[in-house]
Amino acid sequence: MPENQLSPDRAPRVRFAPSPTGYLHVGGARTALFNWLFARHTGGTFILRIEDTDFERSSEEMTSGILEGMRWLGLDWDEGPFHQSQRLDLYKATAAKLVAGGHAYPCFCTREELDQRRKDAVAAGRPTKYDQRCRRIPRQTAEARIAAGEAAAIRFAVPDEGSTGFDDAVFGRVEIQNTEIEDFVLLRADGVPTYHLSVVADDLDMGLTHIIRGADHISNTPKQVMQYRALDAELPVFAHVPLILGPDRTRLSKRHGATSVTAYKEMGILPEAFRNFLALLGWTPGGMKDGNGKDREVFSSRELVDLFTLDGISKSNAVFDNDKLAWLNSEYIRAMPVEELSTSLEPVFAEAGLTAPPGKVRALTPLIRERIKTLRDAVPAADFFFLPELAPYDAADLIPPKGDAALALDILAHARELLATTAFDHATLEQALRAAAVSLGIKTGPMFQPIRVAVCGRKNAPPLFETMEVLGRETCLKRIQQAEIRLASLH
RNA sequence: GGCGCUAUCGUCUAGGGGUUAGGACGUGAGAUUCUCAAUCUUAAAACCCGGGUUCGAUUCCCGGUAGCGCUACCA
Repeated sequence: MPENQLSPDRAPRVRFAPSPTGYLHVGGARTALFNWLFARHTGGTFILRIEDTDFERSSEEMTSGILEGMRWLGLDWDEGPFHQSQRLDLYKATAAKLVAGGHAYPCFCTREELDQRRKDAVAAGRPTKYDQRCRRIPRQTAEARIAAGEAAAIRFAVPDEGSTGFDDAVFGRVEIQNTEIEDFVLLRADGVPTYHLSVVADDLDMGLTHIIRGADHISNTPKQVMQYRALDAELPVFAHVPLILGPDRTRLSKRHGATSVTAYKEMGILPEAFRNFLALLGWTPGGMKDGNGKDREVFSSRELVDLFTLDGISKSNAVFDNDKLAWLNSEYIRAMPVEELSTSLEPVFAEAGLTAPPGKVRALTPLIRERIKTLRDAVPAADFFFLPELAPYDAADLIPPKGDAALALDILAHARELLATTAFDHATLEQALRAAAVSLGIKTGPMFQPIRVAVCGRKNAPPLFETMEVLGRETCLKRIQQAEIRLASLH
């Protein structure tokens, strides 16, 4: 057990600390989600901190994009967003403390010198670790040089012997020989902290109790543990979360297509579904069966919060499965009240340039609900409801299997006559057209195909009669007439 | 290269010293239906390899292999 173990009775405080050098990607989103779930489950505090000390690569747009992604996912934070770029004094003070305590020292080596030495080391097959030359400069000499205006970075003096480790809540004991770690830079020569310093200073200053973050940080954690010790501070609980990989098993990146949370939003993924999916990627709720011996896959946010614990987190990396996401999303779409779904669909259609009188979207929503996996799918699924003119289709599709153009023409003619007079509700339409099939002596399958193609412009479409009802008499008749003309031209 | 971590169906995973190794997504087949979808039934599909420990290892230990991560005055 580490000597500095956090008092177990402290109210949990966790954070999500993205660096605004890119959009909120799925890996970050899941880390944020786990922190959020943990905070909500324990009644703790969720803090948002923007790690923007890399001025070159950080930007305001990225920051607002990240916040937008968080809001979309419903991950509300209790404190922040804090910006590291505005907390530089804290880091300088922390570095000074470390220097005063003999745990860090100024380093006058320039970037160029270091690069050169590293190159030489590689060429000679030697380890590339920093050679600690500035560590040997007497303190007074160093102070004099600084006073004379010489620029210096601050490096941590890593102990030459022993090992440093910590007990990870997910991975268990992780330990590394101190000789494996070089004297890393805490503060750059320009006074800006590196990640290693700023995380520790902030995590300490913000009173964090649990550090839940990606497993890519596991190897660097000992560097942070050393600082906690040097600062005589209590260690938080570290919980590293396995990484999310692309289908090719490499770390998910832009190469794999959509990786930003915003992209999924635009695709028509519902935030609840995305959250559900992300939660199940690398975490399994304990002891939840659906009563049939089947594990559940669909969890409400409430359930996720209730069930979330650190020990359900798995240790191995997970491949992001778009198919499963789509399936989960379709589950959520089908569970949605029609009213609500229809409201969500309005802007999707509008964006695609599909406009319709009020009530139209509400009317067609139940017809496509089971046929779409994303909101975006609604556009190709329902475009014919909006289009004044059907997109061109193959006239041969009008002909039922084992039939000919004459049969199709016959069917359409019958249909046209019927539609001109019957009440235009789906029940009546169905009754009338079924009766027509009987009188024509053909089965309903072949009977309805020409009509469906004529009316929808395609062979696969939502249920015919409901569709016709929504389309209205006029449109249906017009489209059937057009189909007859096309058929005639086939001869 | 060095160091660290990980390893159950194609994918996400459950499980655990003796099991028909369970579920979900996806895939195949069938049923149902006006097409598609949905739904139901069903099938194929996994314990990385080698040594131990043990009466017995997929499970525990060691080694190998593979994958991933870290190895910056990036985060």
